[in-house]
Amino acid sequence: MRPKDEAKEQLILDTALAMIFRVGLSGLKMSDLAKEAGLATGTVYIYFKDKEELIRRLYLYLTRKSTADLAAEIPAGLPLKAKIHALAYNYLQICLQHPEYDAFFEQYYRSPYFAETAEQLTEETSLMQPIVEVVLQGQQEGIIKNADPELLVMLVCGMISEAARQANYAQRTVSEAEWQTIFAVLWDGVVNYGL
Amino acid sequence: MRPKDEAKEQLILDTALAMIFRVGLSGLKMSDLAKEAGLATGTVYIYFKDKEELIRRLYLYLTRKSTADLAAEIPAGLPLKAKIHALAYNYLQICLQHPEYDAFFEQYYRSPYFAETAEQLTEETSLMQPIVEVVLQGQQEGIIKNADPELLVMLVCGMISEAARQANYAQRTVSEAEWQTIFAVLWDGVVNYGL
Amino acid sequence: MRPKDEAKEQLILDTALAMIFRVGLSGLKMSDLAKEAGLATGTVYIYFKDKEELIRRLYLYLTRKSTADLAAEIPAGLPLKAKIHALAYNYLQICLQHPEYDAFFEQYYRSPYFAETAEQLTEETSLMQPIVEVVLQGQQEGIIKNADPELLVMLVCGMISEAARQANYAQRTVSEAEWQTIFAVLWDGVVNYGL
Amino acid sequence: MRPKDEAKEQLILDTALAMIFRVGLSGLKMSDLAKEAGLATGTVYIYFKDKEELIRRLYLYLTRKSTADLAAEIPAGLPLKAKIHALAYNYLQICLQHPEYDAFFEQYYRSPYFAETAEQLTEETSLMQPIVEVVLQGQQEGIIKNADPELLVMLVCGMISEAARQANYAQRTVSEAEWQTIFAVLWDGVVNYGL
DNA sequence: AATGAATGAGTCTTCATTCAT
DNA sequence: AATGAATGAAGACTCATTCAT
Repeated sequence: MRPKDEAKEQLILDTALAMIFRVGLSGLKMSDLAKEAGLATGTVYIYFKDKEELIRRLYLYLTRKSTADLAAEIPAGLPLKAKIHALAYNYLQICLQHPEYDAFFEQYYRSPYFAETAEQLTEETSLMQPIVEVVLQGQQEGIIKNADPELLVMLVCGMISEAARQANYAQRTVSEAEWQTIFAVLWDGVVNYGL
Repeated sequence: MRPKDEAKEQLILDTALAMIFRVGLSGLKMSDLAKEAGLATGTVYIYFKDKEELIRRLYLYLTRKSTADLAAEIPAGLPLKAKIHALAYNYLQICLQHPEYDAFFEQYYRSPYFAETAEQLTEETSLMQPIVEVVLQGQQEGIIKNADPELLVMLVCGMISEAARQANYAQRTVSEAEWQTIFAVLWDGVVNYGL
Repeated sequence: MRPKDEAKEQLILDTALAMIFRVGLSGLKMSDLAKEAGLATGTVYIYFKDKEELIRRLYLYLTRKSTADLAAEIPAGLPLKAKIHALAYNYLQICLQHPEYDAFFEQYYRSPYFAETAEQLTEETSLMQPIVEVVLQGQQEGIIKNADPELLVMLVCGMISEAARQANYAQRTVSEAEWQTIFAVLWDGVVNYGL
Repeated sequence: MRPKDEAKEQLILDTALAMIFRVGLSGLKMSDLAKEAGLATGTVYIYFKDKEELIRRLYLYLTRKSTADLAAEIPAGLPLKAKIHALAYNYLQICLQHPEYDAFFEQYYRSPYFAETAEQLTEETSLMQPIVEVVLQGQQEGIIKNADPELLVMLVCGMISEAARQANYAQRTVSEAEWQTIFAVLWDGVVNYGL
């Protein structure tokens, strides 16, 4: 007998993500998913109890994946501005290269599948933690505005993800010139000019 | 069929919007909608050909409504900074007070109902037009960064809507202090410090 | 609009009963039931929330119906032996003419649908009540054995229903001669010969 | 495929019987059965071609087993009344101690698995043969009513099995006093009082 | 125009059976 | 022979839409 294939579970999750990006969360049909993954319908149910569990596991998987993607790139010994530049650029690239992530999260939060548990909340908060650290450092150095670090991060993320989202909607990418503007706005916005 | 009762059509749209905020776009059932609006199922079909038309009309209605909400408040003779402050504050309030708008748009764009037509795009672009005008003015005065005005507006809107969205998720509002921070960041970000 | 038809509910129950007799409780398919009743599948779900409710309502309906069938025939002023003869004969006829009842009850009790509630139990006990009364009368007259009346009734019913069941299995009826034997056995069995 | 392991086949049959008593014939799932028997699903299919054959073999097995159980106890040299008493008591005990038998048979006869073949009919008739012999003997001695012996046996079995069934439903047993009543009724019923 | 019962195509899910190991 | 993952046909149930009143 074939052993319960670890890769098959991953295949199902990845296929589901790709399909949700195309047809929407509510447009995802279990039988279509199976077909696109090259499996029989019933096989999906071996790995996931039902559609709800599939969606929830996909959420957890993506949450962890994004955290990892971001954390992996935190540059250590750079000066603050370069560090933030790297982080912001990295975040933009993730948003651009993985529009499925954003698409999924947006739909998940508005869907009946989403029943926010404490555990999940915790996990999500930690996603931004490494970045908040950098902001705190900047505040101690007197470079960054003296405001709630989480709020500052939120604003910056809002800018970047909005820019990426619009680019994705329009099937474009973000040009070098645009990135210059984006970084100028976020840096000037965040920096302490009140000296 | 031209509906006799204009108010009934409005009632259906408003009820649909409220329900979509609660149960999601895919959770909206025509029979539930009718019941909640105090009508029979068939009656909804007198005013709207099918669910798709209902959703599309709701989209158009909301697009116009947000434009109006924003435009209504454009202060004429104020100095630039005060004008932008007023516009931004107004936008934040709309985002906070009408989370249903955001919820609907987010879901609509990802849904099968959304097939971007030229007409719709045009309409949407115009939504931001009055604000873009203000930015152009600021650039002519040399106060605002010399970059694509649409991009600047997009970044600012991204910040504000992200802040409002997080507040709404957490069932909070945005405090005065937070607003101070938000405006400081957006103003500093947008202003031309490169002189 | 058509009013929610009372007769349609009855039609569904009767069709279900007939089909269960033919194909068994587990062989009953909601879509087949609808087709045989001349309805669309969804229509069945207007009258019955799900298959479980359908089965439970059928059970209640049959319980009441059998009670009524039996009670309707209780002969008032006859002498005891004639009364019991009439009751027993009546019971045999019901068993013979409505093998579906027995078939349904047998299957229901063994099925997952059956979760014995107090209310249902009460109702069922009352089914035998009128007959128990007659036995009590016979005991007071010293004619019938001095034993638990419910047990006596149970034994008699066991005989009769077994005879009817075998006849039905074999697609026969019960001949006059057989009935003579059956009644002789039950009467002799029940009568107080210990004098 | 001739099974190597005779005991495994028996294990499957016994497990199936126990499960059918618990979850019903239609509630029996091949994978559950395998799990409960401590086997893999596929293994069951080595011993039984499909579910239908499993059920049919279970039926044959039980038919033989009940016959054996009953026959084993036929007391040889006793006087007629004692013989019948022993047989009836034995039958009651079987019904009480093996409610699974009754449960299975009831469900089997009503199920799609049951397609009455001649072979099966023959086998079943023979089940009652030894008892019918005793009745014939009683009739020759003039003690037992002069009626169709099979009918008489059927009536007696109906009484006893009904009493046992009710006791089992109620999770009770049959008390000594109740047995006295049962035997009195069946004996008086069967005996030739017409002298 | 209004009603809500009726319709049936479309989905999710189960489970008997097969088959690669 | 034994295993249990894989299969997919079949069945319960939903819900957008229609239509008789």
